[in-house]
Amino acid sequence: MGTKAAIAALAALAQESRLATFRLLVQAGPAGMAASRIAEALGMPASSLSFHLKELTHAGLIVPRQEGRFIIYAAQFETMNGLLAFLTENCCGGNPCTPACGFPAQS
Amino acid sequence: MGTKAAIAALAALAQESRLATFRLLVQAGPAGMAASRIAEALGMPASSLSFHLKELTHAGLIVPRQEGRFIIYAAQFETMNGLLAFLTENCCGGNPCTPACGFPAQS
DNA sequence: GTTATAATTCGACTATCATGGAAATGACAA
DNA sequence: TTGTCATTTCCATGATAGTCGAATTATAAC
Repeated sequence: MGTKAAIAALAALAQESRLATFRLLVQAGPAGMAASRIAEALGMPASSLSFHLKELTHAGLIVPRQEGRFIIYAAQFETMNGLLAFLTENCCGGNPCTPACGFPAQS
Repeated sequence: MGTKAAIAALAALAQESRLATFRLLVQAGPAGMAASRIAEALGMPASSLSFHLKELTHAGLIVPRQEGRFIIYAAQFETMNGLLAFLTENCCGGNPCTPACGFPAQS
């Protein structure tokens, strides 16, 4: 993951409605949820949700698939893992970390 | 970490200058860097950097300490780890994940 | 076709953020 | 206390983001 993609992902998550949406989809797992069910669960207008779903999709954090006349959104776990790796990259200049750091070892 | 804190941290990181600053400090490790050195390394005006340092500090991602007439900023690794944990919380509703998820087990 | 429902786009509005020069504050040395 | 350098605050500006009702497009059932 590059800087641009990381910023897109972070910006997508840095918003109350979108973070709630994403976390809902993380909990839903690969099965995902239809847009209407997400709107219902979070109590937000369809148009607002649609706006946020687009942002999350554009950032690669979720993926839509058509199923009948529903569109099901599911979390894209690879992107999330890429982001986590990016944020902890090159911790402490590559030197052995003090316990204060404690990031997991890099791949 | 709660939702509010997570959003503050994500918003702080979702900006080119701040992300660059934070990553620089992650690489610098606990030793940290003076504001002037960061400004020099990233080639940005002191006033702009100061604005961004305040945001990162307010989000708890970095911590300042005075050293002579310098102010040294260092990454706050616990906050970062808290954020990572928050984002992967309750993955797949707590059920055993498919390989597609692959988040580390929760503490 | 016609109708009902799912979802997105449009439009207008408000609010917040990023930028950087100039001035103010803080810390130390002489 | 005077001067210098590090850092922050203040201010004006332009740009971007979030909200939600109304209109539009898409999909499927009848």
